[in-house]
Amino acid sequence: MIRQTKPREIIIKTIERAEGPVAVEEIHARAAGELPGLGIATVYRTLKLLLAQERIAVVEFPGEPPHYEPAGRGHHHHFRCLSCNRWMEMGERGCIVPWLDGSILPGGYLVEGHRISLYGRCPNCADEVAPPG
Amino acid sequence: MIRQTKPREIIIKTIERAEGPVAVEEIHARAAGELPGLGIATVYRTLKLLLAQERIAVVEFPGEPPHYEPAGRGHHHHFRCLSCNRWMEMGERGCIVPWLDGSILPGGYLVEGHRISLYGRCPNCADEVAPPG
DNA sequence: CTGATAATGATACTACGTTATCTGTTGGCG
DNA sequence: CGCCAACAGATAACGTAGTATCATTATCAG
Repeated sequence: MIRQTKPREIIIKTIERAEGPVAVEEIHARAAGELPGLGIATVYRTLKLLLAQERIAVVEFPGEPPHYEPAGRGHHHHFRCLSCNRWMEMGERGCIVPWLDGSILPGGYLVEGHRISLYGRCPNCADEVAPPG
Repeated sequence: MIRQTKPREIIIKTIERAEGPVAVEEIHARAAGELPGLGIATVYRTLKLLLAQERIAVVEFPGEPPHYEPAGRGHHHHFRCLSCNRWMEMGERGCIVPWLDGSILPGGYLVEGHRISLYGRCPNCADEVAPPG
């Protein structure tokens, strides 16, 4: 029987509230802010449980440890702010190339899926450099 | 003084001949085909050297170990064949979104760079399923 | 050809992300 | 409430990619 506990509650809330996919260490740090003493093993155990329940999904980025985001958010891409170093989710509307999957590229490459990662400045950090107006 | 040796010669040729970025184990396996007994440490050492000389570049893919490709090939993207499981280079002409960098996305995200990975069937493997004609 | 030494292969070691183990705690049914 | 399996935190152990070490081999200037 699976119990509802405070650590679990806080860990899943942390992932749901996040601006995008978060790594284990980040989840631990943020959740520990609400529950001091939270152990890293509990974070790993809870992630495993939530994955098995398909409440969260893994997202891998080049050269980085696995990140986690809530499951069921449909097709979307990610944006990494080079100032605050956070991954953010770009909504389904944000897909740059909705026509891509299913097309055949010059040379005969049949595209069945794609992953796009954008790098730049998020609205917050861009404002700091060049304020609007 | 840096010497020219058979292992080094074979390792760099392996990378240059490859159809796309290759991982350490793959480099080792292919090079050992030409030079039996080649040690994995030599592959790591040589990669380090070639990187320092900027003759090769690292390419990271989500959830995979680092891959290596010859340096100086300009802006391009990669295609992973889901049949033969190889990463292939899509030439500069193959960039799906040449206008992307520098643009500002809805919401105020300033794009400074992008990484696109395509997944599907390469011409060879697609032919096996659905021959032309 | 020869010697100095860079490079090699084998392998022990390190670093680090993740998992298993242990002991004390706690949620929730009876 | 009281029990007890599920769960928690602490930490040792693990797997693996990459590095350091070392005795041996090979390159190449003289």
